[in-house]
Amino acid sequence: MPELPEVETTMRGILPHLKEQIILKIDVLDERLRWPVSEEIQHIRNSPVVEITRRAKYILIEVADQQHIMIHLGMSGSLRICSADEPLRKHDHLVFHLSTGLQMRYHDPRRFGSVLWQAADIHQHPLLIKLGPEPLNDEFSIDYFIEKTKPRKTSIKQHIMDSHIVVGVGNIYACEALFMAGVQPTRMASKVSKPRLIQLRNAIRFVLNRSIEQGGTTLKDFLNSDGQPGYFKQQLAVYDREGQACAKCKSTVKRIVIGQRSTFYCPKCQK
DNA sequence: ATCGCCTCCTGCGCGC
DNA sequence: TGCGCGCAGGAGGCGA
Repeated sequence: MPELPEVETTMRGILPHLKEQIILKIDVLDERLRWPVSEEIQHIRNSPVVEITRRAKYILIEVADQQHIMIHLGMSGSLRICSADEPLRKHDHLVFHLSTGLQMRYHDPRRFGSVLWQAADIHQHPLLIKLGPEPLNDEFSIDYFIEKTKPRKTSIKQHIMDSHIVVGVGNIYACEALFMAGVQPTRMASKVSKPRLIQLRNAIRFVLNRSIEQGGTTLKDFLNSDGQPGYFKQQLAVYDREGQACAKCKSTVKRIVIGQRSTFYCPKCQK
């Protein structure tokens, strides 16, 4: 389940294989992703890759003439660099043929992800234009976070997972950041005290940074672009630890549902 | 404007 | 051992 650190890790993994190389051709083996893969994607055939960046959980591949490919990994997507003679796997939906002779394969069993083509002005794309700041940028400042949180009546957990407020905080990292900041996930956003909000904003950055440093989590089947797992899972303090002892106070980690999502927290440490 | 619910899809783990 | 069921989850979209 790619969250922001997995997407960042994937982006860094494919970067050296793609940058300044030419995408010779693209095989679309199954166009049925979240949005159907458009024929327009063939516009980038024989184009050199200029740059690869990330916005929220979208990987943005810029090719010649400011064209872009936007890739979202959804729930179960991954990108893998491999040699051309490696057999295709079930759920390999797109194959990008590179001028190095290697291939980049988009694999996504649940097909919640997307591969989109955009001519220019990538940041004007409807999927990107309304997004809040990147959590690791200065724009996600303490003052910004406090201002945005003040009027919100939703739970603090749903608030920090709202991409209009800040992007890239998925279910796992929301749980972990709330635990680290000592904030109960069900608490109404507007009622979280200023010092707690400051701690929470810093905790979001801390857990994301730490996970990126370690190459993403390895829940379920995440593998980075070299096929190696990440090493974050052993550091999860509350996520998927229902019934286990809290690492801080030894009381029992609870599981509840907020907005259809499993939510794990320590009732004693998080108020 | 804001909030909360529904939806897409497949693999996995559970109970029997 | 096999079957069937329910759950998991990112995030857009929509109705209230």
